[in-house]
Amino acid sequence: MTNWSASNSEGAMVSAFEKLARPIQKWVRSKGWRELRQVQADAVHAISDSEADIIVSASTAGGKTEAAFLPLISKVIDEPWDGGGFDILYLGPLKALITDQAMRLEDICREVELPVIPWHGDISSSIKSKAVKAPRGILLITPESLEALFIRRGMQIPRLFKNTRAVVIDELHSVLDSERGVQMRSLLTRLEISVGRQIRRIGLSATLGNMKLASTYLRPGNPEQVKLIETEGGEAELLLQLRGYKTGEKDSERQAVTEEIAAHLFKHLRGSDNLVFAGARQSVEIYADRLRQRCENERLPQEFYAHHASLSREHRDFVEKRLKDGQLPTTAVCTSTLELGIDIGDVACVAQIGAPFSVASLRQRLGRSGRREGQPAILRQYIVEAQLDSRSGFADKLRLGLVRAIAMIELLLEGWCEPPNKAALHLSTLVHQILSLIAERGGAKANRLYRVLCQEGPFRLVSVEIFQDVLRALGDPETGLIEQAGDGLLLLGPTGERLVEHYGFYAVFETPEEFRLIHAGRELGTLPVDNILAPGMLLIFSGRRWVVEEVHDLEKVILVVPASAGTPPAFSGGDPGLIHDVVIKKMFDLLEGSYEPTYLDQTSRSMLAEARNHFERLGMATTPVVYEQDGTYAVATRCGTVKNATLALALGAYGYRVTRYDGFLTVESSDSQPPLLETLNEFASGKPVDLFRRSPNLVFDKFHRFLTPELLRHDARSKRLDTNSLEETTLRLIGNSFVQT
DNA sequence: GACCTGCTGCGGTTTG
Repeated sequence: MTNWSASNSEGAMVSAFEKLARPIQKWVRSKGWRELRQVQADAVHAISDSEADIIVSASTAGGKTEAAFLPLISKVIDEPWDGGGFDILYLGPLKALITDQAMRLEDICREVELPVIPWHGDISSSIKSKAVKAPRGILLITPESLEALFIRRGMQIPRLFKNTRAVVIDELHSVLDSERGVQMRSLLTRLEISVGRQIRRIGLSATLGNMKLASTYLRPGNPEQVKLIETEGGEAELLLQLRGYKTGEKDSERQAVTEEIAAHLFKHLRGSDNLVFAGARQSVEIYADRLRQRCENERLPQEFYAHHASLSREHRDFVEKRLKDGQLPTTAVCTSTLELGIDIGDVACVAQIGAPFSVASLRQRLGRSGRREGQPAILRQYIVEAQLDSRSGFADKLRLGLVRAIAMIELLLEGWCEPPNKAALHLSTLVHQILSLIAERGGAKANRLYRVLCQEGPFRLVSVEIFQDVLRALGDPETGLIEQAGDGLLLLGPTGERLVEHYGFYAVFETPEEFRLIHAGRELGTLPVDNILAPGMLLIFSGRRWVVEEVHDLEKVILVVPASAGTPPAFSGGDPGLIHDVVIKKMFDLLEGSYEPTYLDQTSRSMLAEARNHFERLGMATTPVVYEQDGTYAVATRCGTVKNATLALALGAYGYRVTRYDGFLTVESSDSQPPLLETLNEFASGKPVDLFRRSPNLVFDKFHRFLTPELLRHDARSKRLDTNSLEETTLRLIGNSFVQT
């Protein structure tokens, strides 16, 4: 038999294995495991010996699920409680993940007769009503379905969860700072208030950038008490290459470069499983088309497939299955759809086309490769930059795409990644939770709403004044979301009723209306309605070429048949990404330094040299504001997106025309504006600026349309802008000497 | 200057 030694570094006398319930020990043995992994053993001790909140942080396929559930299920078996209710609650961000995890848990629970209940939109209502009638076992649910439980069966929440011992939050890193994460934390607070006690929280996550902040997200009131369990080291060897390409402005020149990159991918990826992250859905379609064409031309079996959110579930399942099976070589050209979530097995290589938006996501993507013992992780980064001529723009000359890609890789190698931003108000989601909380109880007093959501829940930055303004906006007869009864009880108004009753209410994020694309009765996927399509038009979609046959406007359906040519459609633009200050700082280190990464190819190395030359010629290392030509200045702000946008908006309020780049602005001024340096000097002296003077668009999130302009400005200031940074940024730009003039 | 994620109850029909 195996040697099950005590694996706790503190020298626990009892081994982790011995702390597991008998049937669970039997299950572990039946798996043929030689020993528990370090995270698993640590988690067994932590969960068995205390009631502490815990974060288990380990790479994909590191055994986190077992680390949390083996001891939790053991507790349910060894210390049974009477009275019914779900024993363990699991929250997962994806339906596919819930299905996957339910299968793994069912395997563990088979011998112990503990029900495992997956619960999301695709689960039949009969299974759900059965589970509600006799609740026990492990409930695996999405945040949206839990939201629906609160709204539809609010009164039953205490009965369902009175005996729940723990809530396991999977993929914690993916919900840290998002609207969806705030919703989840609000629901967990409401759950605890509903059952009248704290429920232990266990977060599972890939490596997090900042464990302290993650603890604050897991248990806001008491982050110091959160136990952290991390894997040390064990990182696979990393093989890296960055290839640079130059293109002219003509379509033919761009296509030639696309062809070159496709040829390189084809040569190196064919015959194995790989992921190509192409950045945007349109670009996914283009590269999938080029790669498939190569297979056809060489009469080889097809192994390149497109994968993004607009493609049909059926097609996506097919691609995922092919990757997971490992039988036939498969390369998925994808967006972030394949960045996290379900296990698709190990891939040989990860390719990234264009600079990524965050180090965190680059790290997550790379984690898909090199997971097998002794296998290196491989990253192939492709960057396309412009051919320079006399008319070349600022960003082209500084090669900002290339420099950002290098900065991201360097930070990845240093082990850094973006921490979550914790300062936002999240007013859109606050509106959602106010309506949901009123619906849960059929009515609520204002002070209770404030206590539950803002004092005990996640909206702690919302002051009483702002909260009252939000209630007033919702109660405005024009809006009609809520109304006040004689005794001060807040109820849903007619509009509020309708909104909450519709199933589209449960999610806190918005999705645009789309056409369904159909060929021979089968749905290929969906396209945003802003594409203008008419019969006869050619299209590339799902990596293949089509011609439009019929457009049914009312049903939002487009019928297509195969064609021999096509162009990729436009997909709606999303939110611009927020590049972190640290990434920009790294970009400037690269521009000012002479370090040459060994992973650059010849073209990218010469382009980095061009960027450094131009930066030096501009003199921006010492003079952050330089005159370019025709009334245009270049400004090296050295700031990430938020601070850069703040300065851009401030200058815009004074009438300057401003263009934003990573770490830079260009500013056009005419005679009607004061000299730029004078304006910067005013900002630096702390003179208040009305950032919203030119009424920029502030409606970004699902429930923003119910808020007043003033509340929208508060929300924007808390997340997209940093008003306090203006003085500091501009002081750095003009230098101390200038202040005295 | 981008991507991703989610969804109830009820009425109708079919089947055992």
